[in-house]
Amino acid sequence: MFHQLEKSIPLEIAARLSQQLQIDAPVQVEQPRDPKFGEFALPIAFQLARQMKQAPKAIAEKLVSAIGTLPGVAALEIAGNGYLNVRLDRARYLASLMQPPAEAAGAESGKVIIEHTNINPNKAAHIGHLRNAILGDTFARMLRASGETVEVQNYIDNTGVQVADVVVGFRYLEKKSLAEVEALSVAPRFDYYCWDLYARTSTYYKDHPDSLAWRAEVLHSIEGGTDEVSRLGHLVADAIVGCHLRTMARLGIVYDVLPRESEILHLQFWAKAFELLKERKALFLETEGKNKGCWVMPASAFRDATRAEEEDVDDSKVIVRSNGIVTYVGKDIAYQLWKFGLLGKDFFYEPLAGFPGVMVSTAEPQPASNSRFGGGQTVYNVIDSRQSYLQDVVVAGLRALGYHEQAAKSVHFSYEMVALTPRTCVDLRIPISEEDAKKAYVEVSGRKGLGVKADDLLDELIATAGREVGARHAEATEEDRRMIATQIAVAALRYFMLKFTRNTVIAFDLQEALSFTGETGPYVQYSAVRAGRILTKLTEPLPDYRSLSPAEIDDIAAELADENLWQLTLSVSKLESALARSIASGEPAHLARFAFQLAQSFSTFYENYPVLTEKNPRKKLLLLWMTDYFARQLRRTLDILGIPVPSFM
RNA sequence: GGGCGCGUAGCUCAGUUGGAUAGAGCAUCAGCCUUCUAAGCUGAGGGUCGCAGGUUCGAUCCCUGCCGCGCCUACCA
Repeated sequence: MFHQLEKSIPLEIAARLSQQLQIDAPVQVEQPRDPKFGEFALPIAFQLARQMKQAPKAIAEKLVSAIGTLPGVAALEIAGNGYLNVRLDRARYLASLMQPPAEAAGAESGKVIIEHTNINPNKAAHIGHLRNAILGDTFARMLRASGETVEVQNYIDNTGVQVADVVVGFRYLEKKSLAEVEALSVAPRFDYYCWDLYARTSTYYKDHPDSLAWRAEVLHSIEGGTDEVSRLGHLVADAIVGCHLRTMARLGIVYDVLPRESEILHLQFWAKAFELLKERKALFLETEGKNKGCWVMPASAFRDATRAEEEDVDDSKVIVRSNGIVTYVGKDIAYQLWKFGLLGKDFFYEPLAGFPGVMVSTAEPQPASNSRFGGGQTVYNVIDSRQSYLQDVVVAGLRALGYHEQAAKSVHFSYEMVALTPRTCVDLRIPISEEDAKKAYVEVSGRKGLGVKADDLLDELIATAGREVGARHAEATEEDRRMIATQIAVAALRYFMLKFTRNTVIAFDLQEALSFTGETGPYVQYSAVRAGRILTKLTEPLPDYRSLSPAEIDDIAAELADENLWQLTLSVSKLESALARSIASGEPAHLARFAFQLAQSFSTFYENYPVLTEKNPRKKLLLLWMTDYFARQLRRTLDILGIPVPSFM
């Protein structure tokens, strides 16, 4: 409701200024620093001061008389040195909250595709991957909550170097047969096994550079053939994908479709994209220098063109290597074209065994494959900021093909890495150098096997939450306590990953992440649980506020003369506004912060206004409604953040 | 060298695209459970918004130059 007024009031004022004073200026709206100034502040007089060459205050006076009275607005005041402050009609506002008008169906805009998670299927997921998946999943929920059609894709690089390295480990270091690896792959924690093996293989390469030939050989087999090595690669990748999906499912994160790199290859996606790129002369065959024999994209395509010419260094990007094998970026261009429906090719799809509702790409035509994926109007790629250079190249590919509109709607939803504090490294017995110990944070490394595994972190969070639940609810069943502890752990983890804005490097601190007090997910959950508790304890049924007459609502609204109650009511009604802002800025952190503020507001309400014991019936009607409103808004906000609401805490 | 980003309270971070007296959590200190659950609440202390210029009615925010830090700058991704 607040959001609607936030949009409609400036428009209405702009219309009147245009009509009455022939002033055509965009009317900005702000929230006053001090709530006592009213609900909206308009700095319009300052904007006009220059061109009208008058003092802002004098202008403000003219504006006020020209604007007249506005529906739903109790007063329009001049404050400070020229602010126009809007005070809402509290009774009208309350009526609109208690009896909301039917929502107009949002304009049908095209499908939004969000690609996230995208973990190399060769080892267990770690905290860095969690940031990616939680950001992507939450943003998808935010868009859906605001009425968008969203498709979530998790790209599987099952034919890449990282998978090849684990295959090398199994085949050459451990000399395991396909059958032996198969047995391992169905055992618990296969992803942990591969985590260690991948680190060992990386170390082995370092000590025996000649062994890199194994990687090339395995990579070649995986990309092309159907031999035993290739089957080993698929076995590893498929098993690890299963591990990742199970890990993410613990956090409520699911996917619509898993496009795989193996299908990009077998269905000739790259060949098609290559054709298009060559046709448009977006790529050229380098004939000299370090990139001789490669198909490259000139730097001018994705860098500041004015500079590229004066530099003699060759920083064009290799797309096809001199041995004819395409790079990841090349495949990514093809994939990006497909996402926008521009490639002229599609995958075949089949249900992913063991994961209901999830489809996976396949190269085999399917009898009943009518699932339509891809063809989005806007595409968000949730990828860490270190890959911004490569994302620029991908977008440059679209532009080079003339798809400027799609290039503009191709968003690199970037985020900074998750590093570890030195203290946490010590806690987890992760060896670090003396040099690293002095830094604020230490970067994790999959190749070195350094990092915090997602499942370990979740297990630890659940154990910690379990102790807290046990201390408070000894009477609850073991099963209930376990469930509540899990919900609290999910809240703690999701909120922790969301509270930082995207371009902040998270220095992950275990003790901080394990905290459930202060600005945390569990704090917000606690508010929701308490709000629900009051309603549960209510002996009579909740009044039907929708059927109240205008006079009855006016009567209740008289209680909103209490400034604190009014401010609380206002703050609860700002969810849609916060959601819209959060989407516009591309910062889920803003919605997370709103959730925290909403919970704080509820705590204030809870402390200061005993609901059930309220003697004044009119006031009790308002307090009960507010409790229910708080409960609904807290639940909805948490739902958008992917955080469950426990039945007790 | 070039590109991108960062620098705000002791620590970790917000700051709604240039607006009124710069906020929150943690930590510290002092209080609050016979009352809808204390994972909570109230209060206190804590700031040269990295430095120096500039733009204007107004700058933490925009521009320029410094200083410090991080990431990227592969025929890895």
